[in-house]
Parts: sequence; structure tokens; C-alpha cells
Amino acid sequence: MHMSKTTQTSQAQIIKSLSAIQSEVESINRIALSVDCVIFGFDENKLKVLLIRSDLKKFQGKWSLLGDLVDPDEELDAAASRILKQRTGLDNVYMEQVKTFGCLNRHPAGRVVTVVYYSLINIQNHKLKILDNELHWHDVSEIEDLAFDHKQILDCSYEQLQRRVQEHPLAFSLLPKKFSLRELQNVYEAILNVKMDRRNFRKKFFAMDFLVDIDEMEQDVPHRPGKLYNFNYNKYEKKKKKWVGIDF
Amino acid sequence: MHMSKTTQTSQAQIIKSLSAIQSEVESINRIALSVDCVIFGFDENKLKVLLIRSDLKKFQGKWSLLGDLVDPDEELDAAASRILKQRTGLDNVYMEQVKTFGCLNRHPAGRVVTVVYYSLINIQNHKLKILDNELHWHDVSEIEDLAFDHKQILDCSYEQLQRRVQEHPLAFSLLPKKFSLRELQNVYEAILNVKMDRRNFRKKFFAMDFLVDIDEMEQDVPHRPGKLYNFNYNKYEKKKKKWVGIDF
DNA sequence: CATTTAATGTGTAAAATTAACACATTATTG
DNA sequence: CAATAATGTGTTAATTTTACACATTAAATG
Repeated sequence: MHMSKTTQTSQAQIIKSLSAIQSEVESINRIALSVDCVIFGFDENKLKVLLIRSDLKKFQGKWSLLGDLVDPDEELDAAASRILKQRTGLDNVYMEQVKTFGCLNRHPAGRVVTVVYYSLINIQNHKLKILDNELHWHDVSEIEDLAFDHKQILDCSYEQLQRRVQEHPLAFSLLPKKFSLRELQNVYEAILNVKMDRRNFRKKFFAMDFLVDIDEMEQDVPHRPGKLYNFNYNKYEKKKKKWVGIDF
Repeated sequence: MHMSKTTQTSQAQIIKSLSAIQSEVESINRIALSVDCVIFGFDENKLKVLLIRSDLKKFQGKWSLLGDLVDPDEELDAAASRILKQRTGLDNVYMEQVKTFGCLNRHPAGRVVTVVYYSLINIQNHKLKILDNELHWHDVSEIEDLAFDHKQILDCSYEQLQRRVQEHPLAFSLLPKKFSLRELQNVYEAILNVKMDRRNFRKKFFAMDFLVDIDEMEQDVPHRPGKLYNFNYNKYEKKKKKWVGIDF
């Protein structure tokens, strides 16, 4: 086989380039990054989480959180919003980053670091939209194990929700715009897993005056109907202040 | 220039390979991942943070947090520990993940997502070890801006520390093993940026009985010396319980 | 239409926690 | 030995949290 000197040089350069590319690819130290969403809802007086049937053989039959790889030119929050939008059709939902999980063996396909968000949505709003029968609402209290490390992720997210809901008015995000005080109390009781005193609960919420009496009553309840309220976020914004103390 | 058919084929194959590599590199969807450490210390009655002079031209003269890329086969916590160990020589230090920052433009060299940890260390222990004069302890309250998005990261970490220190006995990590109640109170006052009543503070800490009177006194203070105490973590573990309530 | 049912709506008193406050004591310094 | 600059200690008022019971209302039932 004949080959000119020029060509040889050219090939040598290509090989050199290839090896440069290879070493660069190795040196970039990049890692697959995903976002997982813990989507909480509230229905039948229970805290729920939206899960999807795992598509991996290894986890056949198990449920998992909703997640996807982050695109290299996509913001993390945007990835979380995208996943939520794709699965539920919902926009403008309360979301918060929880934690990043990066165990080496957490994903069978190799190293995948995942940034976890939880979100709170009003189940009524999109009950009809969940047509995909691979998706299902589960009682948080009844989940035993999940695919990947998703049980651990769920536990961590649930604990964060429990802490946050005691310090910020998040519970409203799980309810329709109009709600009764009983429904609000049910949300707190479900999330915190405690029974509360109705009178003290009402007193507390009326004292912080961001519940707006809209002069409507519950409909279609088999007993005396309760008044309905809205949550006024502006009033909360004005009132909120930091408390400082030691409590452990 | 002469080139044989064989050679042409060969080059075509190489080009094909190159393009395959390129598309594979694009498809792996990987992202550079770093860990940044917000290292808090306490000295001169002030909360401090350990910073390093930025080595990037863009941020010349600015200070930045200590961080490094995560190795593809390295745990996130391990990366944080490694960074701390490399810079301070310390092991077994209190550390907690704060949040992950992933803004597209946060790093001039391209997309780098960073997982942030804060840690609490006792400055006395390693004052001598900070020989690297690119490293320096800064008053947290006096930091105006930092390289990258590190000011934002610091603010977020500081807020998390303020929340955590009110609910968990972290402050002890910033003090030597033996400390006086005044020093302990100074830590809380510095972190929370408030003045506290000495008698109520003492009452509170004696009530939770995990302070151990070691029957020693402060030395070399220009006034009446205070008693020294140890913190007994075991007693804390036994007592801790979740408080449930609504407070916002 | 009267009765039953299953909730809503409301106030007060006790208990626990937090906040406010002052003076004698002690080692060091000059 | 006087002056200094801190430590160490208890009580009371104010606030917050908890515990607790009965009349009211609309719907459902017979």
C-alpha cells in the first residue's frame, strides 16, 4: 500500500487529535445529573405522593419518583418544572429543593447524581389529567419501598416538608383556593401526623389574619356546612418576621 | 497531493469515528460537578468563614469558597471531607449539605453545578495549620462580595446555620472541648446576631442537662474566671424529641 | 315534619414557657 | 488595697400553649 508522506503526517495528526480528544473527554470529569420530583398531594384526608412504575428490569414492579436527566444547558429549577409540567400539566407550582443524592451505586446504569425537589399540588385541579396509568397517587404513610434510593429520598423530603410546614404557610398549596378550616386542619394533621385541638387551631389561624372570609359555605356535605376561606399571601408577607431562640 | 483509495477510506473511517465520538460525547449529557465548602469558625467573638483568594483572572483580587470538582467515583460527602482535609488538615468535622447551585452562568469556564456543604470547626485547633497565605478567616458580617456566586452561597449557608443552630446543639462544634458558658453564649449571639439575657441563657442550658461541669476554671482571663464545661452528646441523644406546632 | 346525625362554631381557666430585671462575688490589675 | 470587669444566682410579670364542653346548624332519615 502506497501512502504519501503528507498523508502519513495527516493521519498521525488525526491520531494525535483523537488521543487528545480522548484524554480531554476523560479529564472533563463530568457526571450524569438528574432531577427527581417528590410531588405531594392531599386527598381523602391523607398526604399522597405521585409515583410512576419503574421502567427498569432491575426494579420491575416497583414504583419510583418522577425524574429525568438535566440538560447541560438547563437550569436545575427549570428541569424540576419541566418534569412536573410533563407529568401533571401543571405550571406555577410551589417547589423547593430538598437535597442532592450522589451515592455511587444508587443507579444501576452508573453514576447519576440527583437533585431532589418536592412540590405541593392541589390534587383536585388535575385529577382528570392523570391519564397515564403508569402514574398513581400513593398514601405517603403506606409506602414501604421504592426503586433506586427513592424511599430514602421520599423520607428525607417528607421530613423537610414537616419542618417547613410548621414555619411557613405551605399547606394552602395542597388545597383548593376556597377551603374550610376543617380541611386546613386535616392537612396539618395529615402532614404532621398528630391530632390538634379544633378551637386552638382556629384561634391560631384567625390571630394571624391572612385567612379571608369569602362569605361562602361548603356545599354537598352531609352535615352543617363550614365557612369557606381564601389565603391572602400579601398579608402573610407583611407580617412575617424571624423568631430567634433556642429550642432543642 | 496524491492519496491512495485505501488511505481515503481509512480517513473516511476516522472522520466517521470522530463524529461518532462527538455525538457520543454530546449524548452523555454529563455535567461538571463540584463541591464547595463553607467553613465556619468562631474567634474574637465573631463568626468567621475560611476563604481563599480566587485564582481566576476574571475574579482577580476576590475571595472565594473552598471547592473542587467531584471525581466520578467519589461520594459527595467524601469530596467535601477531602476538600476540608486538604485545606485545614481536619478530619471528623461536623458537616451538612446545604443546597445545590446550578445557574448556567455561575462559572466562567462553562456549566458547573456545585453541591454546597457547610462545616463547623474549632479555630484554635488549627490556627497553626493555616500556613497557606492564600487562605484567610473573614468576619461573616463584613463580607461584601465574593467570586462566582459565592456570596449568594454564603448567605444561603449562613441562613441555614442560623436555623439549625436553634434546633440542634451545633454550637459546641465551634468551641474547644472545654468552654465557659460565656463563650457558649457568645457563639449564639454571634451566629444569631442578637443579645441574650445571661441568666435566662444559663437557665435554659442547665435545664437540658447535657453540660458537664468538669470542675475547672478559665485561665488567664483578666477578671473573675468562669467555670468550664464539656458537652455530653449522649445525653442530648436521649432527650431529643420532635416538637410539633405551627409558628409563622 | 319531627327526629336524628354529624359536623361547625365559640370562651375561659390552668399550665408552661419566656422575658425582664439587680446585686453580691471573685480573681486580676494597677 | 482600691478599682475593674467579669461571673453567678432567683423571682415576678407577661405571654403562649394547652385543655376542655355545649349550643348551633344543615342534611338525612323515617
